[in-house]
Amino acid sequence: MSTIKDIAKRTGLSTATVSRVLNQKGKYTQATADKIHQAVQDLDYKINTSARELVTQESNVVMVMVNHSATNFSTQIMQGILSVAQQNGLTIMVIYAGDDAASQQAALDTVSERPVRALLIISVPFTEVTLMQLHDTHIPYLFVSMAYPGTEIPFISSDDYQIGYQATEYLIEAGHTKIGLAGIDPTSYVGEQRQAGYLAALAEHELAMPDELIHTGDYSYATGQQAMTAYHQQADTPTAIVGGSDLVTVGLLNQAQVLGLTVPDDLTLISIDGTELTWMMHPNLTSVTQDFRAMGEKAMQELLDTDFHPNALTSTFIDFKIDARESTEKA
Amino acid sequence: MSTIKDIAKRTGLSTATVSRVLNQKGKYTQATADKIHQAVQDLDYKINTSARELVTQESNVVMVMVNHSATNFSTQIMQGILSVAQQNGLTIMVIYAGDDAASQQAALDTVSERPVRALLIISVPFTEVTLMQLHDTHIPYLFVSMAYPGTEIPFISSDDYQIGYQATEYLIEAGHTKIGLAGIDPTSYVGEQRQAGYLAALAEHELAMPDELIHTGDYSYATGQQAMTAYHQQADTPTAIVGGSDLVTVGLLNQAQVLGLTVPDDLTLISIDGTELTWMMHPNLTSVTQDFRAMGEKAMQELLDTDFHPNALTSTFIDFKIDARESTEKA
DNA sequence: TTGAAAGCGCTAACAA
DNA sequence: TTGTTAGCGCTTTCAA
Repeated sequence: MSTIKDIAKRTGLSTATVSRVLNQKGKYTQATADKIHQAVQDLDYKINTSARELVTQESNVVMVMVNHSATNFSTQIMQGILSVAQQNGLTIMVIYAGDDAASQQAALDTVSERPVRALLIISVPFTEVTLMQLHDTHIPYLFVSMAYPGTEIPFISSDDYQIGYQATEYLIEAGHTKIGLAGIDPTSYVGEQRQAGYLAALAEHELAMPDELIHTGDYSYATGQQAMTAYHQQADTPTAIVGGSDLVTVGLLNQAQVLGLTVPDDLTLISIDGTELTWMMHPNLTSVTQDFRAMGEKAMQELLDTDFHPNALTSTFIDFKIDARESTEKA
Repeated sequence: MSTIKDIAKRTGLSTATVSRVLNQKGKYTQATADKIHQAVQDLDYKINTSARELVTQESNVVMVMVNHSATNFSTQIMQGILSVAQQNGLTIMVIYAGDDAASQQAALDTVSERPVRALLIISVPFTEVTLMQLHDTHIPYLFVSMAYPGTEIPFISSDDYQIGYQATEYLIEAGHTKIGLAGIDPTSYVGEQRQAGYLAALAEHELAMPDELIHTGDYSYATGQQAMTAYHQQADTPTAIVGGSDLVTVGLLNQAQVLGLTVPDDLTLISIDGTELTWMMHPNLTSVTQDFRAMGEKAMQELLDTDFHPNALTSTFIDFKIDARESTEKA
């Protein structure tokens, strides 16, 4: 591996000048620049990032912390992040963490061992303790696809309250009065918000909200199936259900069919997420569609726009839309 | 940020001793170790990775190059990679590349700028030129989920020839004689292999193989739909089709239903991949199921087992299995 | 516009 | 068992 010294030697210049030209800093003539670039070609010179990071104490690395149980939508978020990062010469490092403090701390330690530019956190539910530790690293960070309401912690996410609210509102406007909510985890931020939105919509229309209209879960397919079975067995069966995720809604749909129910004739379904699943199913699933890629892009762009100044970071809700499909069509 | 010097000062020891203890190299007493660990705690010392990498010229970073158009299965491969990496104290960096030489070269340049331990390449079709450049970096590399048959290039992947062969064989054994193959890209390694396996199975049973039994594509849902429409319009319609991916097969299935065909009564379908899609559809799709997570795990494990020695790297086919589901059930 | 030289934090001979 | 010291490749004053 050739170094800056080799370039200096070959061109008869000093390492300082080589460094200046390579970083386009300070003054130099076009002639020297040309000579240096030529030598770089000839020697196939590659910068030693470790050395540069050591002296400058900074890097072009953005770390992304992803939840262990990454789902298909985090892929989309990652794609958004990576495309903007790549366009701006930033390198992405990925590190996994779970819901527990220990794994989050371990991840934070790894992050602290390098001069990372910023940290993007996708769906990792930091606890109060790890949140403090995160703060203490002094690394600019941004939560993606989740948020800490009532705090100053910056995030890029959908407005999950509005998602819950509008999904429910959509069903109410279609004439439903007994509306279920299935598969969300009410202890997670996202679930809590969606549920709050759902309840607000019901309250606004003075609709009854018996406990049994809500069957919580973990956003999984199995959760959807179980919820459907439970709804079917209970006295007061809803005529429409908000599925907490696409997987949940597919679980609801399939289990409904097992139970002999037809969608949308016997049961109306609206899903939250709007991944490709929604239009591959029969019937197609109406969904509150989130723009996950935009979330990733916006997150990176926000870092870039604020030049990685932590205090300048602004929280943003990414727009979602409702895609009407067959699962809510009037019979 | 405290450094090794601060630790030395605080403990009254030298930086060399601190380094030894921290890296568990050389000799030292338990007492000094304790003192040092205490100081590390007190000062919240974090190693400066850049400095270490600069002097050792090596790191614990494994780079993963992923195709731009990452699909859901690369998520599973990544999960496998990350879990093994994390268990062994390795950090993963991700970089995207496409099918073109330019993007691959750019990615390789980025890789060359750090002392990475190894490079894992998921579904990025290197050209002859970029393959040479890859070789010239002298970084240990391993292709995942693809291969270069007839070369020494190491890979971890399914045996796509066998996948094509056995999927077809499965349909032949079920009594089919007119079997289609849809949605694969025959110019890709994976597609070429699957097609070769498919053709071999047909040939072995002396079945006719008119061109119109094969409708190529790009493994996408749309490709499946288009293929189905084409099959339906032609004189010699197959009674069974091998879908080149889960998405293709779902496209085939949905389009078949649009065309008034019932699966499996009018048409038998077998899918390649076996992601969750296969059991969420109605009817469930029989599939040749690949173990993508195992692929990722094995790839990392192989690097570990060979201690990152490029020449010791061995290629492995990961087992796949056939999951019989409704789409191939006898009527 | 260019060069000399110091130093980033760490590791690894070599010496004690 | 521990310390001294040189140096990894780069950037950045300061001086020329």
